[in-house]
Amino acid sequence: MKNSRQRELILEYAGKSGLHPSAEEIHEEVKKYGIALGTVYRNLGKMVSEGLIKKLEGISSSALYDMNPLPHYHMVCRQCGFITDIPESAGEGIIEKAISHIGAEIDSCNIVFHGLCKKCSAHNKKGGKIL
Amino acid sequence: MKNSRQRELILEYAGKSGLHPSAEEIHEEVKKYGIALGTVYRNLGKMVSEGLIKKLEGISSSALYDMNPLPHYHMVCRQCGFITDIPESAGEGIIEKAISHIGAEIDSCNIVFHGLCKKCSAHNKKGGKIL
DNA sequence: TAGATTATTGCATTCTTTTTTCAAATCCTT
DNA sequence: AAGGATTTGAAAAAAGAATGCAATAATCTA
Repeated sequence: MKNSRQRELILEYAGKSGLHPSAEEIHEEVKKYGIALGTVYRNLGKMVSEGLIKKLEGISSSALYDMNPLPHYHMVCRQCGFITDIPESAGEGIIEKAISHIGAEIDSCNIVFHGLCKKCSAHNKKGGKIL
Repeated sequence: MKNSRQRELILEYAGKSGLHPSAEEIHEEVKKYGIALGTVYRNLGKMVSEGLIKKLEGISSSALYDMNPLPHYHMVCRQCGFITDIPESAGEGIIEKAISHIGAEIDSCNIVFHGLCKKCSAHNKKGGKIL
């Protein structure tokens, strides 16, 4: 993969810690440098296929991109939609358990948790609301 | 929700045991009765919003529909793409574990396993190949 | 059961997200 | 700096999904 100013800018924004931006959101940030949406998609696709980043499908209506290619899970806040990373250790033993339940060859899994992010949780308690 | 011949046909095909068809696949089957693709989408959407069926996003590039609205998980075969249901019990304790790991309020999760379905597993062994 | 009422349908269109096309620009090697 | 390979921007196309509308079908009411 050849370097390009565009790819650097895309990585720079997309990689801001904790973010899981969509292609649109990334484009929103980098279009001020004249970077086209197609270029954003192309670069993200290339980075995904080289294992530099990961694509998260099924969380939002559009694909989200995760700058952390190491195994981990996610939690989606049911109130604000924010995505929190969950360490891989939270799923320890799940594969073995599933194998013992169905006797098939399972080698990995993807988990999406649903709950309340810290911010919404704190906010709700402060307001006296329990949702 | 009012009855309709179309919805019955859609349910009938989509509900064939073990299937997790996409809207396109369902339409492919029912269009011989003159049912339009838009009608398939509308009906699926309605059934999902009434909790009769579930929509599976994140497995395929297009949404798949699951006739079993009760909680359970799925395994996608890495060889043939077939989707196998995995009982909810396979994920027992995962929520509690995740909570203890990150201290957030988590109330549900969706798990997609990846592995080999029984058919592919048997086929590979017969052929002497280990993939 | 006739007529009114309401929901659903088919078709075509629209919308959203993603991919592709292609000439021009950029990057890298030498 | 030249040359070939890759990447880009802009626009068009593709793919998946949702929607508006007039016509049709299902249900309700009397």
